Amino acid sequence: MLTQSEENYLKCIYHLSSKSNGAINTNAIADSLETKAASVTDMIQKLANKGLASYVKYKGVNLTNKGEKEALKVVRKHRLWEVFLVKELGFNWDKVHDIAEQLEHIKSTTLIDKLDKFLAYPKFDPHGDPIPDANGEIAPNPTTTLSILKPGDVCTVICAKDTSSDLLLFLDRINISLGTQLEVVDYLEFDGSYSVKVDNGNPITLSTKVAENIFIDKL
Amino acid sequence: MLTQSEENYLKCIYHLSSKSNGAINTNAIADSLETKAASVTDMIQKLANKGLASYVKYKGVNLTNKGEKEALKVVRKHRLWEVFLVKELGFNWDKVHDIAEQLEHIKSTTLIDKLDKFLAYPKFDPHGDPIPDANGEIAPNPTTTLSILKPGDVCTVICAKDTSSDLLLFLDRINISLGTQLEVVDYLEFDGSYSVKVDNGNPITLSTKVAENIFIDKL
DNA sequence: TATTATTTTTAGTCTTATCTAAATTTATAT
DNA sequence: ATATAAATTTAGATAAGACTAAAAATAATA
Repeated sequence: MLTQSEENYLKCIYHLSSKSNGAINTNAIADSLETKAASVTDMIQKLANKGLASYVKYKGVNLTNKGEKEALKVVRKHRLWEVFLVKELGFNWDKVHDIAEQLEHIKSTTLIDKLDKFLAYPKFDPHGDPIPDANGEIAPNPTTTLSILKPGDVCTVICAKDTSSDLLLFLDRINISLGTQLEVVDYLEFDGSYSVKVDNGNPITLSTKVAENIFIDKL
Repeated sequence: MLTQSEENYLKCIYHLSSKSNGAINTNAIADSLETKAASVTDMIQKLANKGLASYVKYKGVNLTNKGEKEALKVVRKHRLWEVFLVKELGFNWDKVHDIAEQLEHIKSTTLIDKLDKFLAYPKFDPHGDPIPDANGEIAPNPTTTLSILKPGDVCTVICAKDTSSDLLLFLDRINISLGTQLEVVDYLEFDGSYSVKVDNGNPITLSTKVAENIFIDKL
């Protein structure tokens, strides 16, 4: 059984690994977890002893298959809880991270699988990051944006392209969030703007730039 | 900010206090938490120093108002999560305790208040124990049982009188659980049995004894 | 290449929450 | 009332996870 701290380190190394290639160095982990390099050294040695990481002194650390599997379980839990918090409890996209950081450590495979089912097996979290399934499989990143749709097309929103932008705030204001259904009513050649019904409400206008930054699932 | 361990001690002392009067002794807490008396002494001294408990050496411990307030917050969280697990995720009554033991320590007042709202402010958990509201107020224990109803009366199920019995298993089998709607169709003088529609389905028969052990809210 | 700067690791300390064993207090029984 | 039993507390130890300061290894630079 992994401790909360071990899980946090595994998740951190997993995230850093997916951003760069090669071994992850001590300081990067320390920065990311807001801890000190000495603490990191201690922990990665522990993880290596447990067969969760491969570690070469002074060279850095990588997850083993076993370690990556555990990291993915934590990521899965984190993102499913985020979906729950946003879609079911009505939290905003930008307010759920800290709570999900806690919920991701609840121990119960049954719980998380039932939660997954309850949420109808979402593929992406409210920030647009993919949710590993029960086997650790991750859906490919979404590629389809609102801007490819034609009048009459209907879709659901997966996420925004740029997670940390004003766009999220704008979308919040016009009530567009994860899972929102959109219908393209009209496309105006003149300025490239889209007329879109949000959840079958009155049509609103979205610019090309906005449309190009909303990932969608075409229905 | 309380640690997980402090919260567990507070909750334990709260529960023991509600079962007996006078100060709670060290061994009772140790038994309940499956720890050793020496550990309990350490912790209750710590709680006393924080103003959460009043403690007299060799005499036992009681919660202060402040301590009871904190304990009630934990109890509230525990029981709300139990409702969520049973009503929303489809867990059985008897399988939720261990998971709720973990969830009760998630730190976020907003979260728990949103969860409360999401669950439509339940007054009792799946075991029939009352859920403190956001101010720590507890509803009085239910007193009305199914056996006082007349044909035509409709009610919802609050809980079973005897929590740790075969009755729960029986009720599970006939799909009666927290919040289930019942309608009394007929009462048979001959053997005191009730004919009852469960969620507007086909009528089934319940004995007097069963009817006397189901707490209900009359509608 | 030699020297300095940076990174990483080691060694030793601290805190929290445990534990065991011993000492002390309270309760029980002759 | 006094000896014995039971309960409780103290003292000291341990483990996890963090820290600081110092040592060692690697990287960068003159």
